[in-house]
Amino acid sequence: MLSNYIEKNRLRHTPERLAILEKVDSLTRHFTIETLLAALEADGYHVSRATAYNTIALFVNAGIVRKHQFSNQPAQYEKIVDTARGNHQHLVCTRCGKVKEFNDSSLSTLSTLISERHYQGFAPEYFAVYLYGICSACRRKKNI
Amino acid sequence: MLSNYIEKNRLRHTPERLAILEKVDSLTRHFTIETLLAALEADGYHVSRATAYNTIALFVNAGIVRKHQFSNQPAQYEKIVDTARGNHQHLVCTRCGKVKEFNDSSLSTLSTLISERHYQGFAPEYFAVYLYGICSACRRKKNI
DNA sequence: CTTTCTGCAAAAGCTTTGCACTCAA
DNA sequence: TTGAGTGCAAAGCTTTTGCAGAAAG
Repeated sequence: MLSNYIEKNRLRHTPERLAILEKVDSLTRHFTIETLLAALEADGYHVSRATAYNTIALFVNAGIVRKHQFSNQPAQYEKIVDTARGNHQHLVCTRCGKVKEFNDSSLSTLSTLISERHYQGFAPEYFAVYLYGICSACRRKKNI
Repeated sequence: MLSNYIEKNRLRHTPERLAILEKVDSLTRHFTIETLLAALEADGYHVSRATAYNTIALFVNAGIVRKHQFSNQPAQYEKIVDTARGNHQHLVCTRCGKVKEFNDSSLSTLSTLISERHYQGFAPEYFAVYLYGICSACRRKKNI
């Protein structure tokens, strides 16, 4: 919850933070700072790039949003829906860069298991699984 | 193998490609373009940035090197040691950004299994597992 | 000889930063 | 009132690109 986080860290409630929170919440797919700004702009609500970056970073720290970065594309974000921070499985298209979530129960049970182990003094916090390949759309297009 | 790839694609054997190949092969840890260039420079061998980027991209396509990108740090690379392209498990420190390989057999067997499935028309090629947390060094330093 | 590769420097693209102004508390 | 937050533009960094010259085949 954002309010919790804001109060715990003695930050401020601002209209920008609220507007961005609502917009993020309404987005069902992955988004970038650019698409987020465009979506806000489409609502006639202007937010500066700096604020967008700041706010999304804040959301990432608050556990509201997750950040992905593939190759050197712009960072992609998604709101976190599942309760646990882990349990986070993605299909990444190596051709067009699109990211989709998927869930394979055998993976999610294993991931919780693994997270509890320690490797060479490494203290795991969360777990990410990426399955790279060609998405259905790109497969239809055959060779780009 | 590089020679195979070069001949198959009608590319050229150049001293730069050979030098970079040897250097990559000698590096046991993950590296960036910058550390790679520095390492070559330390040997008194100068390669331009453009060539380094080109060559490493070529190596990635040839399956010699794997690329990682976390947050917006510079891309990290590693030579591929295991035969299969998948089976690729990493510990990523959320504090210092360091990446370490690890292997958990239960994971590797599962990953091969998963890679054979299809999800929503998505054709998996390889599999990556990232375990995020705090590395032992950062844990010793406590709070940065 | 032809065509690919290299090197340099400039350009591009995403993200961060500096600074003055605004506004939440 | 005061310090955190915002906006703008400039700066920063990694990576890519354009082009001329070098050299592999």
